[in-house]
Amino acid sequence: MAGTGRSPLAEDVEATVESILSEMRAEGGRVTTGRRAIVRSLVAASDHHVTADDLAARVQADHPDVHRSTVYRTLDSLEALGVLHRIPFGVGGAVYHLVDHAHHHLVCTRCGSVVEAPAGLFSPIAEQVEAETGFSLDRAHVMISGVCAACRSTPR
Amino acid sequence: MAGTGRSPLAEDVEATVESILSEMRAEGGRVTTGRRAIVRSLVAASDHHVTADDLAARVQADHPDVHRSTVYRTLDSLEALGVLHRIPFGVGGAVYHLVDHAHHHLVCTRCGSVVEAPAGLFSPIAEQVEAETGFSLDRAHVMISGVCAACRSTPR
DNA sequence: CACCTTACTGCAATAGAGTCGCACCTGGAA
DNA sequence: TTCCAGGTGCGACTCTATTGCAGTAAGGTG
Repeated sequence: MAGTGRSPLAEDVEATVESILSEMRAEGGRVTTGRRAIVRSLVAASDHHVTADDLAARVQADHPDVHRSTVYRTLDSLEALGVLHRIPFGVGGAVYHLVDHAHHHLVCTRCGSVVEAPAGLFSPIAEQVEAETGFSLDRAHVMISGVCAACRSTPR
Repeated sequence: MAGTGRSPLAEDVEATVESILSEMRAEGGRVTTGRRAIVRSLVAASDHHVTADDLAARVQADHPDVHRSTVYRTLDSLEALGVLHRIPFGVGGAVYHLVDHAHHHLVCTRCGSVVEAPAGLFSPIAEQVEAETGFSLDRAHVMISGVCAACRSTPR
């Protein structure tokens, strides 16, 4: 659609974007140019994690007038809507990804990279933890720290 | 000693403090009044988690001339020494605790509180994850997000 | 005990992530 | 077309944490 050559899945992307926007509208939200651009960038980047800053940069490449705070606010809305997950951790701010791409997050404490682990891995333990501590693990949103393969092979 | 009435374990606290300070000295570090105060506060608070800010406030109650940056730098040194764990997460900055009090951390994504889970809980899974992804979980330093019991009983 | 090296400290400026108030704009229903 | 509530841009601000620099003092040596 009049766009620059995006990935071959451009049509799928647009379909997903519109579906998310419909959800927003259904909840009484409004669909604006900025929101559409933000959601599109999010969907286009669904194969990896993005930071708010990263996302703002992508959006502003096409829409320079979309403000940083708008990105944060839209991200908040999407999270409240339940279609987006925010993974907060200390190094370089939070990263985001759509929930339809659910998995666990292994966050490297050395380089800050996020490795994905198969969802469902922690289900048995989740029950045990919940019984013992009352703490309910979000099974689609587990974040665990450790050291990634790359950093392990590095002396320090 | 000569101090305000601390907990009944004051002697144990002092012993632990001196032991940690000895380690610092053994590594070529120096023991200063500020560092001693910081380590003491850390040991005294070993039954729960403290933030850097929290710790700075405690230290400054007795030693007003100990600067915030000194707290951060000392915390860094202790972490490098391997006697302190830093648990970074998005809400309200990182929290710290001594390694001899090892356990897993369940971080509530709503209120930011940190609940402890028994260490060793994730050992079986750690092996599986390591085999599949090459990611090595730090078994004494696992941080998992979810919703705590208190927040679960809250409507929103 | 005096001396000397250098680790540590206080201070202040700075950086980065995220939030907020406010006035203006606009989506979309009537 | 009109209207109004939700969304936006802007900028100032908060909060956590880091850093450069000059001065201070720990603690080993003679």
